[in-house]
Amino acid sequence: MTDPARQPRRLEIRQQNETLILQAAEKVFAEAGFGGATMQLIADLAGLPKANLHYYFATKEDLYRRVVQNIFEIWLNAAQSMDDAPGPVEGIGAYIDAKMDISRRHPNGSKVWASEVMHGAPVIQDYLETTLRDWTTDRAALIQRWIDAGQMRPVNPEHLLYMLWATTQHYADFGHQIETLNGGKPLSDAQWREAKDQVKSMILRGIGALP
Amino acid sequence: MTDPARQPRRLEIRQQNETLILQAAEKVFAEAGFGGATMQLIADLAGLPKANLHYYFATKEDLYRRVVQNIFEIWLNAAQSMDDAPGPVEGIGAYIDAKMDISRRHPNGSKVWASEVMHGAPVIQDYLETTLRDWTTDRAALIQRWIDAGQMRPVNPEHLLYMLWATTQHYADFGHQIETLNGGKPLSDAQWREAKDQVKSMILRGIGALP
DNA sequence: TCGTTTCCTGACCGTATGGTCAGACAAGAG
DNA sequence: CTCTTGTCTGACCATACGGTCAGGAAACGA
Repeated sequence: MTDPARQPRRLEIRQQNETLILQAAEKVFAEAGFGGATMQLIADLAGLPKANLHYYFATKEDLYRRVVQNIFEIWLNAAQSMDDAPGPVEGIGAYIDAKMDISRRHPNGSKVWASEVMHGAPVIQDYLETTLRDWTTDRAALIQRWIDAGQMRPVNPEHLLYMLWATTQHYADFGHQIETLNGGKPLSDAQWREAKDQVKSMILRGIGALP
Repeated sequence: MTDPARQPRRLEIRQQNETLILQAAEKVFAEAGFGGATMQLIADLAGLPKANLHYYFATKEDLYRRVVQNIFEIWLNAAQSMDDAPGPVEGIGAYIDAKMDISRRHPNGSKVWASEVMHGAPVIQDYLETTLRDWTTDRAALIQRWIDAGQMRPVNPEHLLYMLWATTQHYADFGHQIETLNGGKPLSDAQWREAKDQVKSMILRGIGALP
């Protein structure tokens, strides 16, 4: 007969349930915050008994940490779109594209991250001080090289990065506000395309990479 | 003798305690979120017994609503810097100045607002649909007039507003991340000035209001 | 001074929450 | 089949939370 799952049954169950829980947790943490989220709510959304959650994740904080790490990794991967680019138009353009896509596809992850940072990064402070700091230093150097090569105006690379993060993540974190101002409807495909174009156009011209 | 308080004693006490509680509440809500904040924590920070808080504010949600309304009004007032400006350089420049100053002086209020919107605006949805929507429509029209007058490039006014909000508020909402990337130290006066200049420069050039 | 209103607070209550645990059950190994 | 290991869960517990309340203290008006 068919053999849809090549893995051993146990591993399959484990992975499936962990994913189920993580997805539910991301949504609940995004909508209620860490303090407002309850294990019962996450359990109900995942369709599992609460005790089962504690079998896979010892504490609420463990579960939360995993959710935060997930979105952070997604962002780090997207950042590679910036490298290997011949100049700011392609590099920063691609980065904006990638981050806007993530804002659309993972709005909850973005919100959880924002919430975590706003509360002083109690559980991912070490990531900020190591991975993120290194990443930022490297990209700032990359931008500086573009500046030195005359491919864009001399701007402060760090503040440019802040602007990139702020603008792209705003479409996820403040999606509800944008939706309300959009007549209560989520942005359509065309509107998302326009948002991307507008952001890219304004920023790339703002740094003198486009005429 | 001296008469430091001209008001009747009762009114004075009331105002003083309400302010004390609101300040403490803003900080605790910003640092812990609505769900993570406790009346006991707010009471301790305000130096009052918990029961006293419930004498002035019936419920936790009432207190929270007042905190959110406060920052919203501060922002609305700042927005007037945009009107009566002859063009985008002065208008948007002044708006950025004002919003950056608020980000520096009221970071907690900004965080509470961000948190509220991220969670779907459960208590200020009506503000979004009335006051904020009207405000946005008016300013979008103002920007459109500048575009029609050839004072800036034709951009989508709404997305420009989003970028202004995102970029300026980022310095408050993600202040902890910025501080960490700044070597663990808060931005100095000079750094805040540079941040303002960079934001203004990039955005005003991005919309073609500056060469 | 006396009565009234406002302010204040320790003690208390019902509820909801994160987490535990004993034991049932299923999967794999031999 | 048997034993071991991993998976599952209802019932339970201690704690912490938002909110209440009776009654005392202070301010005020007459």
